[in-house]
Order: sequence, then structure tokens, then C-alpha cells
Amino acid sequence: MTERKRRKPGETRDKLMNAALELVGKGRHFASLGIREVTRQAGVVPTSFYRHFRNMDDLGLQLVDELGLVLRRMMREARANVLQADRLMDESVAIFISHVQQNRSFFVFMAQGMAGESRAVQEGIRSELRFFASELGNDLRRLRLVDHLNDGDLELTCDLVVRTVAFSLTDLIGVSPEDDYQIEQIRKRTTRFLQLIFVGAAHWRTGEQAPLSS
Amino acid sequence: MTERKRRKPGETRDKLMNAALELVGKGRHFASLGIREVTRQAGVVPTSFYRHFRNMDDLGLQLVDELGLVLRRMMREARANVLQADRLMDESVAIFISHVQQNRSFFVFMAQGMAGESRAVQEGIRSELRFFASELGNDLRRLRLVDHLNDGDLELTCDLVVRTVAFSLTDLIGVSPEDDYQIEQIRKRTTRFLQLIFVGAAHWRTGEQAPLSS
DNA sequence: TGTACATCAGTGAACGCGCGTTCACTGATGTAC
DNA sequence: TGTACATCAGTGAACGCGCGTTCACTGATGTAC
Repeated sequence: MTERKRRKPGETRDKLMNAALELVGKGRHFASLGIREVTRQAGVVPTSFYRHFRNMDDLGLQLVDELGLVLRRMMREARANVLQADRLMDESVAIFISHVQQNRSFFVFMAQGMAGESRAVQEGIRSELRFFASELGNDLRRLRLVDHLNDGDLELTCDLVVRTVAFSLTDLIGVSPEDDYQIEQIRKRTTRFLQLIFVGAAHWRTGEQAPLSS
Repeated sequence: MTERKRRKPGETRDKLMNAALELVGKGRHFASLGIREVTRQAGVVPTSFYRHFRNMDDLGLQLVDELGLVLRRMMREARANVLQADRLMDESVAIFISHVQQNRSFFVFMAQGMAGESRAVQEGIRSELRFFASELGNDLRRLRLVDHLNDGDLELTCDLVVRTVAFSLTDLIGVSPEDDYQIEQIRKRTTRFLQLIFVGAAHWRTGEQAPLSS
């Protein structure tokens, strides 16, 4: 009845990573998870853990790698769907929100990890965000939407956009995944943030900003 | 030699809260701290903990209250020192950074808590940020720097400013407190983010944003 | 194609340790009269 | 001002439990010839 050895390669590894994500999704913080707890959630004997990870930090790092894949998938979907430039922000934010809802635990893990215990995880997530910002810059250049900005200012703008969207994660986390009304509010607000930033970018002239009132 | 009972009222309570902050400042995540660990760091017997807190969440909540005081002190200093409107962003960011360096553990705790395990702590920190944004709005109104914005758009702008500054905490955390060069880079970059936002606010016209290129 | 062997993922028992929490205690401080 | 009593913060011993980690094992899969 129970043929329990060597099912598929990597199956237990995935079970462990998913178990950690499930616990994070249930409101636990990754830094407080223990090995026995994760193996229990995965339905696996504690010793199995060491076949795949050296410790919890190691598992966290491997989760960051998977997170990278999730983000890239999201980016691809955004590129495929955002066809009209005038709906760019609207649709990008909508796609972001929908991916957060489909992969809630992953994004909660990301929000936790940015100020988490492991320096390596922190750095991994920061690096994903940097990559994301640079890809966004490439896209904007290609769409010729920001011709008046030099490279440094474009990079600044994209970084701020990515940060703003990332920060909205902390809003989404604070809200039930079924609370469509609240989620819609967050979506609208994030979109307006981006509009504000792009209005700023449109009127930005390098090095000679009138500091406030303009 | 050791007269050890009833020194000053609240002394042990402060020792425990400081001990938790010290551990956080050393790179630990608040969610992973234990009662025995905190009491050990505080140089106090484990049972003393229960004289002041029900559990670690409770201690976290009381830390949020103290964090509120730190933030208000910072705000007061900013108000007292930012005299010329044209240096507003520059000086505000500088004051922020200097307070982060003086109270590093507090701000690390804040960054952790925004995606932390305790809902109550999350909500507490969010509420501090909301308060901060609303005070910023009042100041900008008083200085008559944003007369063309209606209340909703002013609130939006201030929220984005506060978020941007708060996000820069994750940059500061990733850098050694002695690395003056890196900290200066973060200061400059954060200032430019705010300038970009305010250029956007200066050209913002309610409800009729050209979505990108303007 | 078949056989022998190395590798590898999963198992279950066992370890010592630190954890959260309880309890009964002690003695200093605050309060009532 | 002095006395009696309640309150309160800190103590140390003790508890049972879950933790991370080790070990020797088993049997399935992959590889060499």
C-alpha cells in the first residue's frame, strides 16, 4: 500500500519548500520556522530535511530562486498583455495584483525576506528587484516613452516604481485574500502612485529641479 | 553587594525591551526571539518576564508604542530645523537618516514588523506611518507649498513620500552603520526620489492625467 | 541483455539541550488608620 | 508619626516537551562492463 521510496526525483524537496511556504502563507514568519515543523507540515520524517538542505537559511535561499521564476513569469505576462501604452500602468498593476493573489505565499515570503534574518536572502531579493527595475527600464526605452530622460534618471524612476509596487505588498498582506473591495482599493491607489511618479518623470529635467513648488 | 529587588519601577521592563532591541540590532529577527533568550540578554531571571509581558507579542506591541515616541521626536526635530522651503527634502531626509543611525535597532524592528508575524504589530506600525503622512500633509499645507492639490491628492502624495522613505530603511539595514559612503549614497538617492515625487505633485492635475508621456 | 556495484533518498530510534511556563517563596514599597 | 497589611517585582527550582542533529539501516535507481 505505501510504496514510499524514491517516487519522483526532487519530490520531497518540493514538498519541503511548499510546506515552508504554506506555513508562511498561514501567517507564520519564515524566521520562526523550525526544521521539524516544516517536515511535519510536509508529511515527511525530520531526517529527510538534511538530504536536501543544510539548514533553514539554505531552504530560504532556494525559495528566493523560485521566487525569481515567479517574478519572471509575471514579467512575461505583463509584456504579452500590455499592448497600449496609455493603459500601461493600469494593466501592469492589475497583473501584479493577480499574480500576488495566485502566489500569495511567495510574495509574503518576499515581503518578509526583505527585512529577514538571513543576509543572503535579503540580498537575493534585493537583486531580484534590481533586475526587475532594469527590465522595466529596457521596456520603457523600447516603447520610446521616456526619451527625454538620461540613463541615470530613467534608472531612478524605474527603481522608484518597483519600490512603490513592492511596498504595496505590505498593504496586500494586511488584507484578507477574499476581500475584493479592499484589494481593489489597493490596486487603484498603487496605480495612482505610479501615475504621480510618471508625471514627475515627464517633467523631470536633470540636475536643475526646482526643489518643491516649481 | 547585590541588593537586587525593586530598584527603580519599570527598570526590568525597560531592560527586557532593550534586550529585545539589542538582539534585533545584532541581526536577529524579532519573530525568532524567545523569552529565555531575551531575559538572558537582559541579565534577568526568565520568570521576571511574566511580571511585565504576557508573551513576546505583547512586548512587541509595547515596542511599537516606544517606536511612536521615537518617530514623534524625529518629526519635532525636522520641524524645528527645516526652515527654508527650498531645502525641505534635503534636510528632512538627512534628519531621518541621522535618527535611523541613532536608533538603528528601533528602525530595524520597524522594518521587520511591517511584514512580521503579529497582526497587531503590523497594524500598529502602519498606523504610525499613516499618522506621519497626515502630519506631513498638514505641514505642507501650512507652508503653502501645495495649494493646487486637493485634499485627496495631497494625501496621496504624502503617503507616497512616507512609503519611499520607509522603503529606504531596507537599504539602510543592508549596509554597515559605519559605511558612511554607502549611507551617503542612500541619502542622495532617497532625496532624488522625493524630488521626483514632488515634481509629479507640482504638475498633477486631478483626474485628468495623461497616462504616461504627457 | 544481464549482472555487480555505487549512489542516493527516505526511515526510525536515540541523544542531550533549551524552551515556555508553573509554583511557592521573599522582601521591599505603598496605603490606611 | 508609627504600625499593620496588601501589593508587587524579582527569585530559583522544577516540569514536560519539542527541538536540531547523529547514526546505522534499507531498498530503489543509475552506471559499467
